[in-house]
Amino acid sequence: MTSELPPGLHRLWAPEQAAGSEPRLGLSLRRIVAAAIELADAGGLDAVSMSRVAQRLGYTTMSLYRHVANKNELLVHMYDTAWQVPSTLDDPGADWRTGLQRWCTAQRTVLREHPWLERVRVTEGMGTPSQLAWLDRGLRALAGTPLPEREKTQVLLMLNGYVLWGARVLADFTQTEREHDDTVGRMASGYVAALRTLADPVRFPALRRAVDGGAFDAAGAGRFDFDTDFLFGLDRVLDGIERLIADQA
Amino acid sequence: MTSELPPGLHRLWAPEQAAGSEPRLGLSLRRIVAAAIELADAGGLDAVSMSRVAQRLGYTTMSLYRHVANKNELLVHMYDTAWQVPSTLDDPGADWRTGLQRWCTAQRTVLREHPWLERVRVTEGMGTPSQLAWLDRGLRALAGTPLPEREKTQVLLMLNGYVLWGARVLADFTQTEREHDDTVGRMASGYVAALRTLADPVRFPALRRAVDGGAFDAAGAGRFDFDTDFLFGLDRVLDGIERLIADQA
DNA sequence: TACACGTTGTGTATGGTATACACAGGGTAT
DNA sequence: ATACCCTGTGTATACCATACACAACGTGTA
Repeated sequence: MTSELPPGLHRLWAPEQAAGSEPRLGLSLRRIVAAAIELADAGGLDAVSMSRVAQRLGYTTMSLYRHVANKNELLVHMYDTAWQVPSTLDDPGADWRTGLQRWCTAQRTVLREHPWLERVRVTEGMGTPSQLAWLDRGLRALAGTPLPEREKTQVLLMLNGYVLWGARVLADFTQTEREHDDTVGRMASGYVAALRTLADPVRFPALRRAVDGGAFDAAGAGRFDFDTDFLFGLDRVLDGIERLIADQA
Repeated sequence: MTSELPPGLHRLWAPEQAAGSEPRLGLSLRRIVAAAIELADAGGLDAVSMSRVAQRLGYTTMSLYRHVANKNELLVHMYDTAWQVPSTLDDPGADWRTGLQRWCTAQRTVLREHPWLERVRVTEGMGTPSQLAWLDRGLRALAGTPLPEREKTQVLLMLNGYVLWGARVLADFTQTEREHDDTVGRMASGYVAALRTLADPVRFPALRRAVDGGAFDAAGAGRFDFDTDFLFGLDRVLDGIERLIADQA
């Protein structure tokens, strides 16, 4: 049965049946993963190297390979450990729309704690316990709708993608700001200032109109407001889903 | 005026006024960028290293640094060169919805030729000529709508994110398949097979229902159909935008 | 008690990456 | 003729993942 799982998945589902086998001292997969997550939370995924993880634990680089086949396996375990459904996501009697809204913002909350999660290849997460838990929670939110199961999963994948892309954008911005030692608002206003001079009315007439129409005034003044934009876009997507559900009924 | 642009942008906008300054032989920025793009198209962004680019051109690694400040600058130039608005995107008299539909599918077409574009940090593309061109084209499609300029850009950013996320997913899958020497459909069916055994009815009741309801039958049979899913999701997002426009009027 | 073996951690070596820096050759301007 | 700049080269540094041989130690068996 479960013996024909893809290789990486085995070790992720195993600890559930063989719990409490944590050695009292020495290295262990869990300790390695915890140290790697701490490094990633503090300095991004690039801060996670085998030598740095080992150093933080007081061991040598190669010692990690006694507990992890390679760095990618470590990454998958980091992913599954950090990408947990928070216990606050317990809302039995909500309508599908607020359910999905909470589902998305809960994901966004986790991604704010672990921004590096967005950088893990989507294929690595497939079939992990955390992934299945999120999927199940989303499906529960849609349980009362007349959508066929196939479309429910499509909707959830779309929403998950929307959240992850938002995390990607946020991570790229903070990373760039970190590299340039920038005050938070500087990059935004610098970009808008450049935009104002570059928006040639002949070559980019519509863009010129947008600039003059104040499309970038808020960003030009200070910081991009990612949270507001996130919720705005989410409402649009949810409107689209609402239409799908309405047409189905 | 343009002298207060961010440093990297200068060299991107310069060639427009100083064109035809291509040296007859020897290295040049354009040649380096072209070689790097060829490498990236063939083997992904990881295939682009300074030494490999130089080797392909018949020069030494360090010679590139006479024309490019660092690898990131090369990346930005690759981005702007590859991320061009195709000439086929010329539709004067279309309504906003088909205009945006074509805008998105045109982006998807470019991303299929250069899948690595999705991996470039979004902040690197800000203010590049290609970026402004895409933005202008999107704004033209929305020109006839009553949306305020600010919301037009939000809508375009959201759609662009949707397309890029789709490219990300596609790239992750093809990359994983390449690593595993997998036949295209194998990974999909393997994942679904695992899902069937892992969807515990107690822990994941909604997921169990989805599996039994045939939500994953298509994927389990063979390959994920990314194009169909892409268009399905796009229609949902466009429905949401339609609602926004309708409420505005 | 003695010995073999498996587990776990270490040290070294290989080949890859970006890039800092000193140098060399050739063309051009003075 | 000389000075200088532009372009390309070679070397060195500091990372990175990881293959491989070895050592220490605990445990089961003879």
